[in-house]
Amino acid sequence: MEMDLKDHEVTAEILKALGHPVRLCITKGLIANGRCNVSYMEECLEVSQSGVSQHLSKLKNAGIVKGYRTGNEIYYEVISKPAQNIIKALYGEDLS
Amino acid sequence: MEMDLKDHEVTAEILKALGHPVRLCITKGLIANGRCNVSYMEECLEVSQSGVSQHLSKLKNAGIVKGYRTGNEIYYEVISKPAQNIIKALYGEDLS
DNA sequence: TTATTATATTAGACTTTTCTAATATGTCAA
DNA sequence: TTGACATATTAGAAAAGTCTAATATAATAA
Repeated sequence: MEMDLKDHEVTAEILKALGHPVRLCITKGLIANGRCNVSYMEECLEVSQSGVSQHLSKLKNAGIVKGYRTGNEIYYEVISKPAQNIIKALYGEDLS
Repeated sequence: MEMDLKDHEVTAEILKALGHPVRLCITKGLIANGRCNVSYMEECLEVSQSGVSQHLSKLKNAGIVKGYRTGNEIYYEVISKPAQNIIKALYGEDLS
């Protein structure tokens, strides 16, 4: 049995961030498609603009995604290797 | 972007269950060592008996672990393939 | 400048999670 | 049976998460 709880805090943070249907969906979608802007996620997921934005904020805080602005929209992409590994472990390499 | 949020609920449930340092630690330890009883987890993790038991209960509800009694102690083991895949994706095959 | 579009942030109500302390259950040994 | 040990369950307080609605910011277009 592993002893040092602190070692697991960062990883648990990633898992917790992915542990919500909307955030899992966003993260999987981003890995499958490379990148995406917020309004598109909004439409696809049928979640409010504010909701999507708040979920993205959690993913950002967990170091999972990063956004960059193009014109007046912001595109997000997944930057966390552990998060990518988790998604692949769950859904396989081909994220249809 | 994936569209059906409902499809992700079960998986998100697993991720959420693993998304706590104590539960991640327990799950990783169980996969590394095969199985373990509750008092041993208690000692190693320095978490209260009640605490360990409540965390185990969440892991059980998420379908991640299962316990079986031997005498008056209960041994737990990981029974969820997705959970095993996640742990391996995070820590590799050799969980020292 | 003003208006419009895209996104973020805040506020507040509500729900869920987490922790500690106490109590309950189940098994074994004397 | 009683007592000891291992584990589970309950209760309640505090903290964190989630949702909706409203407001704020940033970029662009007219």
